[in-house]
Amino acid sequence: MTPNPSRKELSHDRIVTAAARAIRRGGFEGVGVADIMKEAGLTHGGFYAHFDSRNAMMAEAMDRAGQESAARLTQGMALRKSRGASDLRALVEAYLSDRHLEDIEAGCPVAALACEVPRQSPEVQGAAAQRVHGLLAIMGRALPPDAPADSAALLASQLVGALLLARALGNKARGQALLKATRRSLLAQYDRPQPG
Amino acid sequence: MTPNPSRKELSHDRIVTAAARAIRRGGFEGVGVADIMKEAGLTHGGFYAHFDSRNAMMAEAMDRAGQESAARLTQGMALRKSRGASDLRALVEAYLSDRHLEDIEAGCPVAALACEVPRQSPEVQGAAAQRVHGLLAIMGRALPPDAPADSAALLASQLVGALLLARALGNKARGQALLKATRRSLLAQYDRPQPG
DNA sequence: TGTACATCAGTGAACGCGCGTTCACTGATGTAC
DNA sequence: TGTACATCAGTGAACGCGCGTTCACTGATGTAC
Repeated sequence: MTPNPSRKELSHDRIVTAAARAIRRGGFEGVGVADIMKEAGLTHGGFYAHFDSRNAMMAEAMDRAGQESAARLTQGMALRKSRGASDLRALVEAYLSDRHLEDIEAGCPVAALACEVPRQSPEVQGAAAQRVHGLLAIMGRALPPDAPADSAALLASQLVGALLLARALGNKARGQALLKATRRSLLAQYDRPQPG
Repeated sequence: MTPNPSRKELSHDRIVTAAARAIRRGGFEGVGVADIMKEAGLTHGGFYAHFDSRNAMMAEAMDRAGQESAARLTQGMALRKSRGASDLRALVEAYLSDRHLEDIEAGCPVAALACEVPRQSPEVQGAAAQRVHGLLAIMGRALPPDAPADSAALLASQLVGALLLARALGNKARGQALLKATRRSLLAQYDRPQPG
């Protein structure tokens, strides 16, 4: 945000913050303009002074969600690294944490929304593609420098897929068990020497 | 279906078939009762003679989609095995094929719908959980008998995650590249000896 | 510091539209004799 | 085989509702003098 935000900029920011949570909670199609404005302490009529369309807002919200969740992930990793975990272990344990399983609305927007992306407008799809690349970059930074070129894509798939499956089980205990199993085999796999 | 299907049973079947494609194409919230009935060659008024509610129909459609896509996957694997691929390679290459990337509406319903599941009614969530377990069973059958217990969960995560990320990139060429990268590193990983 | 005025963020009623669901009715199917 | 009737799958109009979007208006903010 601008250093000296105007009243309008502050409102805009509140709307986007509310929307970033709302889309992860309810999906792109699950929450309405009026709900988001209400959550931001405004009425729905003012919406189009801030955005060209609902889609434009969702694209901004997707960006915001990515920033928020990346910050949260970095924080979770830092905590685990301070306790002696490697970069990779910190990433795996933070991303596949029980907290991330449950707290969808503050979590990774790619995991929360990936399967809806192919049905979205070009602007939202663009924002989503950025988020996927952001995720790949985070993976790359956590992997050892000598890891094979494609490792980041595989690791991202593993993490996102495991979180999605755990959530899709629709049962907290089973979801946590699946996460735990995935953490175990994932870390075991990366502890073995990487090929050429 | 029943051996001697009545007219109504035939209609029911056409509706569920249409719905199984529709939900994968448009998401649970993306297609309406009227659209599905039209696709089945009927008018929307007759819908509630077949289902208690829209949700009940979606649960049936989820089941059907799972059956269809499992059959298609088995077929794809058989083709690859007939050309000399191992069970595991056949699975990875069939699931992460360019065709599966694009043909969402005939593909794996877990990949198409996973992130919408936490927002669905209990009946739909139940059907979705069944699909996840079905997927895990397929993984288990393709893995070597001495694979560690948690391998199926990890493999399912890898496959579903990769397909979702590739689709979320919103760009065919980039999606295919990500799939290819994932197939490569995945197969390389499983070619190495498994730990204890 | 105080007054007059222009700007502008936000309000709330209204719009058209599509949705899930209901229901009185139609016309075809199939049974009884 | 033919007729009369009951059953039942499917039709299409109608309902209430919530949504995205528009717009005339209000009241607060801030500038000019």
